[in-house]
Amino acid sequence: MNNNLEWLDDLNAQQRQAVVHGEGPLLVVAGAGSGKTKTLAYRVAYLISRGVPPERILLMTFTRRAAEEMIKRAAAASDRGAHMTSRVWGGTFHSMANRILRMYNQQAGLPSDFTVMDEADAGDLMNVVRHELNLGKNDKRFPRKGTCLGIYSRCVNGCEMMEPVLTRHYPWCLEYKEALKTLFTNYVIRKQQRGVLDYDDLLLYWLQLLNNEAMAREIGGRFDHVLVDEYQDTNTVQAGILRGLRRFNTNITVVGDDAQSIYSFRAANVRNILDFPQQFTGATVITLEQNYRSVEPILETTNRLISQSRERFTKDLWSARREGQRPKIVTCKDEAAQDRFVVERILEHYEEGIPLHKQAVLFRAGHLSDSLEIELTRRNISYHKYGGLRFLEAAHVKDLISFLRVVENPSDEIAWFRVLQMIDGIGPATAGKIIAHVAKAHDPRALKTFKPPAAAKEGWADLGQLMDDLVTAEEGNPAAQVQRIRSFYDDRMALRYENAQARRRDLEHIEQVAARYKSRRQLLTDLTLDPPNSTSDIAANPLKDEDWLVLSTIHSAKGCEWDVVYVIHASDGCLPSDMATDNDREIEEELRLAYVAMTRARNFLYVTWPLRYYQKWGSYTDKHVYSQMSRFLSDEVRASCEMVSCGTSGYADEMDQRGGYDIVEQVRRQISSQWD
DNA sequence: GATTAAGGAATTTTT
DNA sequence: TTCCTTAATC
Repeated sequence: MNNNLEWLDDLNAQQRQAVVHGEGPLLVVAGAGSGKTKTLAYRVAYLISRGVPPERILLMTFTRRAAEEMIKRAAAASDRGAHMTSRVWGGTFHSMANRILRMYNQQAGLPSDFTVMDEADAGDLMNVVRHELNLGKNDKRFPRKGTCLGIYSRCVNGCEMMEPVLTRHYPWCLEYKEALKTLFTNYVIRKQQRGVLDYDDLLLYWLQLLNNEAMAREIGGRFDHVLVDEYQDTNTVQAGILRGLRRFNTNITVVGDDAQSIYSFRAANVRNILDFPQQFTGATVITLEQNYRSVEPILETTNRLISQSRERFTKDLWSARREGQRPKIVTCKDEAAQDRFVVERILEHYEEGIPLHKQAVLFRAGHLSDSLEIELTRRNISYHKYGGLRFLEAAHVKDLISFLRVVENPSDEIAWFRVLQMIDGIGPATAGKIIAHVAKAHDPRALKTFKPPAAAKEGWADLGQLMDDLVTAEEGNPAAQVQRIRSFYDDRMALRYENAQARRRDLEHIEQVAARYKSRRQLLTDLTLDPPNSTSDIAANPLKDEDWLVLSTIHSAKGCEWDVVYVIHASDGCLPSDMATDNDREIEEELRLAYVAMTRARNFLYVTWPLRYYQKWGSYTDKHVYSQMSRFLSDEVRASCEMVSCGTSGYADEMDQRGGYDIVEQVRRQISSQWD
């Protein structure tokens, strides 16, 4: 045991108190930039140094990257090596659920080779069931697959009945309540038949296991300590899992900030963190209020911003970093001016010595960076984009993965469907028959005993051969299997889709990723549960030391920080998003989102918005629209910032400088917009 | 039963 | 606009 605790000296009093907390529940309310990651990492290191076996520590975070980062810091903090910390159980709720369910699949009533569907697959399966039940056949207004899945997911994750969920979030679907119930019942049965789980099932099965006392004793008994990061973004099922895990041992540490709760669309419930002291009696509550990240003027602005929130539980943060420039709110003539402003500032800061990867551009929705990306490419500035449309959603990538999935779980019908559609002469109807046949045998080689339609003769033999090869392939070498699949698929892919060259590169990337794995199952699990969230994550690392700018959705920026942050499209309609202004609760969450974005900045913060922007599908024809500054940039917030304009001219410019353009400019805009 | 053409709807954030 | 569903044709 290591009794030298000098390494705890670089913590402040509250952080230290949290780190050395003994037995029993602990809630750490950690404001933005208050050293939350550090505290949690040090606590892990501390527990290990006190003799807790690392494999008896469960550390749950929001992303796998966050877990890895924390474990790395834990190893660096103490003199305990990585060989100790790497034994910690660390990852997302979903990946931990997967791990547990692989161990206790029998008790959970799951086949040992169950596969996990991503959201798109779940939607497809929902659609299959929907059609089989003839729902929406004579009624075009029956909710679409995405909506159905959304309703289902909200009920499951929020542990709520249909009625309140429909009333609150989907009032236009209320009349379909009974039909939806039937649909969901059949959807659940179908998943069980096929041995597939959706994301929600991972949590749900885990929770159900824990509801059994013996299992709660068994699973909870594996862990001496449970630690949870970003607790404000957990949902009711996750809170239930934690209660189940801690029925016979109350060592639990949760860390979070109610002001940064931004996942209610995934049924996250702020009440989890607010009610923690009631849920876990005798909980110690520690608040971290010193901000180490941002300079004082930025903190002043973000404090003013969040003070507009109705319900607020944490206190104002303070910073010892007194120097620094005030945030700039930049009114741009149009999107092009915004792009130009941002790029010029990026290059200026770069010249001053701030590398690109210490600068980030943040936005509400993935597509809001489209025009900036074109500008960056034109100017040869390399960037990584996080969030938005993801790599695994691309059709060709899904195709490739489907091959692996049918070998892993021959009953996985959604995967089979994709695979079979690639053969000319096989359509939905034949595919359905084949799937029933193969699922019955639970062996992909059963293709051989199915008599294909004459039109499909050609591809059929090839596919059969492929399945043979994959089933007999070397188990520990998924990269070889991917290569074999590509020999079958590459040409078909090229015939099917545009952009074959770029897509082929993606497939090569997957092969490289596969090379890092020793089992197909693990590869598949990681691809669905911890998907690479930037295309560049996938690439091997030849360009590792190259510098790149970060572009990210605000959601994906959670937990990160940069020297310079640009929040773009800070106009009403984008932030808050038009899609989320139906009620006060949604608007509050958008405000917290703006707060998360702006608190990512260490030294420089720019908030920009274009007066006019292009609305692509607003009304059939492309059209630009005049917008207004985000309602969150109130008088108080603006008073703490420097107001700048870019590309505007004349009268509007002058009014901008005085911060009083609103009325005049609005009238002018209204009048001219009529003729646009 | 597969393929293609025409018509209709929608538009965020992510494990 | 694009994506997705449905209806008509092969």
